[in-house]
Amino acid sequence: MTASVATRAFPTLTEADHTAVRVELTAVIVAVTAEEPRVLTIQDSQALPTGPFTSDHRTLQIGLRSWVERQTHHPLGYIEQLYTFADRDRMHDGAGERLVSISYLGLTREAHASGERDPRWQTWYRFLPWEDWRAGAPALVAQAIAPRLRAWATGAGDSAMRRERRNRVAIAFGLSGRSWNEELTLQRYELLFEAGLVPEANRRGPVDDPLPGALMRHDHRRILATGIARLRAKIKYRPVVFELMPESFTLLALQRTVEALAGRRLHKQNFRRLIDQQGLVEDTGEISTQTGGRPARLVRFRREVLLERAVVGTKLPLSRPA
Amino acid sequence: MTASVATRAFPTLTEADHTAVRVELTAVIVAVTAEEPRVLTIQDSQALPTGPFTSDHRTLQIGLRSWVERQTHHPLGYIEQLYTFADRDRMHDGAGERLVSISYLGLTREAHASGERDPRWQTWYRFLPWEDWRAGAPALVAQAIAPRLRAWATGAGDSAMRRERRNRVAIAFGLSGRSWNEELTLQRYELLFEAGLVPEANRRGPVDDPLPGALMRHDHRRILATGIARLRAKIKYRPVVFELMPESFTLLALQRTVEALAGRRLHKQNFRRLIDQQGLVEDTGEISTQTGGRPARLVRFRREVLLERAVVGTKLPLSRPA
DNA sequence: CCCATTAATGCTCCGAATGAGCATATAGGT
DNA sequence: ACCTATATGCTCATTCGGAGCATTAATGGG
Repeated sequence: MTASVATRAFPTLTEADHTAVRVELTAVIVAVTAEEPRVLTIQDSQALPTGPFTSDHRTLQIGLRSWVERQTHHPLGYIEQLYTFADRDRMHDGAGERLVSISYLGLTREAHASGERDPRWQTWYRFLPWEDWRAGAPALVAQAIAPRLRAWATGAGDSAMRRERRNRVAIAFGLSGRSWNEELTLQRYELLFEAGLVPEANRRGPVDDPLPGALMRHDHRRILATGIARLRAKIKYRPVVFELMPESFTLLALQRTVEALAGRRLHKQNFRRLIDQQGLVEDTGEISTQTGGRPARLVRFRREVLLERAVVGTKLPLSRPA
Repeated sequence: MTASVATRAFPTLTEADHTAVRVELTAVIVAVTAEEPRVLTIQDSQALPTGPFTSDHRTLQIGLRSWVERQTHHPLGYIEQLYTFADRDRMHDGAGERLVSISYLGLTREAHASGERDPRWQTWYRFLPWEDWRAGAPALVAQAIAPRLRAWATGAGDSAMRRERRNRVAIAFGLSGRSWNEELTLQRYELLFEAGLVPEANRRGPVDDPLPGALMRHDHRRILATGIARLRAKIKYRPVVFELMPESFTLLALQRTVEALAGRRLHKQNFRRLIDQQGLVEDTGEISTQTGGRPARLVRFRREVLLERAVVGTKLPLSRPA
């Protein structure tokens, strides 16, 4: 062994040779309205809200929270750091300065958005249409994505890589008898990127016949995919859905909200059983007749559970592929 | 509503008002040797390997990987971004410049470390001794931590806060009849920090009678706790343990490695059942007589499973509190 | 050689969690 | 009085995970 890890890999802590880089914050702010998962966008729906890293607050999280709450007058119930991107691909100019982007996921309830930068709430499936399986498998997957990804896999150099690609495609999109896994949103996006099926993949000139799905600038679709994946995983073991609900709601409304996020249907009775067992909600005593059929109880979230437990298992009773 | 989220919260994307900040990388590099989980440290075991962000590689991850591999000649099987810290508390000087630290978790096998910055492998329980429950509940928890945290909880202002603190303490440390949850490493550290039981909590002067546990500079103990928590969660659903194992090994050796990381004992038969069911290993045909009793089969990791599945459930058959 | 010790392995039991689906209850509309 | 749509209660079968008994196969001493 000629050199140690620490000697060269991590030169010197105190040396002042840190390259100056620009740091920005990018937020994936989510609400669910009318059974649709929505995300706050700016610039003609082509970008996620982004700002320079110049918070005067003690922590990033506190700063982001107070920002949003001051502006929307809605408490941002939940904030979580997503990922920090610092790839060279993210550079806008050809200069040596690099851009670091720290992304956050925030949950809130939709409020009217207006202002100079054209803020708008958009259904997130507008950007990633293949992610919505609530009405069954989208035709888009079978008709456009699957054949083109198979072609991409078959076009690989050696047979080992062909096999690997076919495997990744099958897993990510639930092909070859596998079932759809809604949590693989990021893997799916990255696969489409790698296969050159999304325009972002090619910096020079347009991609031929790109897939449906509205574009965003820079790597904001990737950041959105990261946020969706994280949220879809999180709702299964932490009671974060309630941050998206009004004070009181029916169990069906709660289920529809989860379904909107997960992009798939749930088994109603089992969903209720789970919510009951966990003691996540309590009766308000009121009843809603807005549902069309038998009136539903209105319930509210029992905030106490946040104290009572460590990791609450709000596991989803997902239906088997219909 | 007077202003939108986007208008003020995220001023202008193209404005050149990004504050210049320093960005550094901090690595939690883990190996398991002689049934002990070890972490690579520098500076007399008082810091994690840290370097400026000046990679000439395309991505942070690729850069970190090639760094470590070039130096150790061991493949870093697994690398994952942990968290980005940018709190004002992290500033070293009083100036306006802020420090952003992007932390990574890396898994490898231990190699000899030597060099100027005094690299050493250290048992991670040296820094967080209350995290090792392999020999049952550490006396430290019952004798020092529990009473002092209870006192801290009781000393809170109003009764609501007292109740909340008591709850957090009970959950994090498995008190009041609750069971120990090894994944809450970060919450435990943060609780001790908040209660002022670790010296890092107080920047002015020493804390009275700090808990046992070696210190690290800056917030490196927090970063280590973040890494441990992430790893303890990850081994349950992804086959990452194998990155820490030699080519061939016995099932008991594998179990001891998992136990070292999780800080608790597992049920042997159920552990084997799980590994079998998942098809994670295959026989090498060889046998080890080094174990003292009946000779054990030597097995190797079936790398194919990484391709075969999306999220492999390497769930741990954890024993109930003995 | 017999026996105690130490592991490796094979199996069984049980209870909790989960996926599915039947049956009944209660509204509004025709 | 039906029909439709939703709410809600319950049962059933399967799977999974926690525990523990029993057996097998090596080593080291008497």
